Amino acid sequence: METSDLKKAGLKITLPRTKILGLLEQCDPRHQSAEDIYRSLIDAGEEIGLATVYRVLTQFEAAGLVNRHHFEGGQAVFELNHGYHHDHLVCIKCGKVVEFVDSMIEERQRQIARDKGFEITEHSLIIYGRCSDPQCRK
Amino acid sequence: METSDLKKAGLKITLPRTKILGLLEQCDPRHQSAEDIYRSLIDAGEEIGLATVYRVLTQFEAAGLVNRHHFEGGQAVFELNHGYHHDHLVCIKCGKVVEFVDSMIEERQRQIARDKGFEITEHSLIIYGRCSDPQCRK
DNA sequence: CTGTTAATGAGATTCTTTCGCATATTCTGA
DNA sequence: TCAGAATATGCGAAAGAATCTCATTAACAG
Repeated sequence: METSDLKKAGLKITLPRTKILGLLEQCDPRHQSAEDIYRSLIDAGEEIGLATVYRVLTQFEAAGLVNRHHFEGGQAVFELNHGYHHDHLVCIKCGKVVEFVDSMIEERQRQIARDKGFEITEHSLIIYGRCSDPQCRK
Repeated sequence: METSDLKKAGLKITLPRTKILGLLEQCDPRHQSAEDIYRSLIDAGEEIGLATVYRVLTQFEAAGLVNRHHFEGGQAVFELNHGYHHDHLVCIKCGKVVEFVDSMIEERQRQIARDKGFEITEHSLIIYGRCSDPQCRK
């Protein structure tokens, strides 16, 4: 992901946008809430407003640079768009997120939409459960 | 769905609970928000508080009488639990909701969770699109 | 460099949902 | 049937997430 992608999206290359993009790239937790990003930047001594973080993320989403997901837990999370569509497995204990793609599920979805007379625009498949960590299994 | 189900759930049979259950049963729009339910009851001349509607729906959910879904659009929607699990197709234009079940998708999900070491607790699959209504297609 | 245009930060605001508490209702068992 | 204990209710306040307003600041084209 480059700052040139911002230009392509018709967005000026500003400090807040660069910083947020940078944070999203060093994807340790690949899925972060606006609040998470805001906190990270504040803790790193940056001067930024929460409203700006929300604004920028929304613009990034509109530009297709970022995806927004509503997992359980109130806040939306954002992840850098790395090109290919995928769904999510979310651990209800530790919050770990695993991405997956399954062409059979994708195909069945198209089939179902066709059967019901729907023209798909998007979909959201989230599987919740406990991950393999022993801490999450009791 | 019977008031006796309330008893089984350890809930007293009160007027608000009966009214809300009644509204959920005459499922014209099977999926209603707490606000929708509140409005319907107020418009019908009932005396009820919005907080009560939320409280009751949350209790119904805990008792397994009702399912809560977070479709796009801010408010959660609730539907009477009619026994079998299903997923949803939602029209982004008119809001129409169609339920579906697909055993192949269900099976693939179990398989994926197994592969990734997850123990599924639940899942949410929502397909968004335009329904067959001409109004929704332009 | 400088002017125009777009972006930012701070706080106020909206919207959904939950909480706290005084009052009212249900239900148990006498 | 009725009184008392236990629960539920309604109201307003409050919390939490996201958006809006607007005066100030920063970006970039020329």
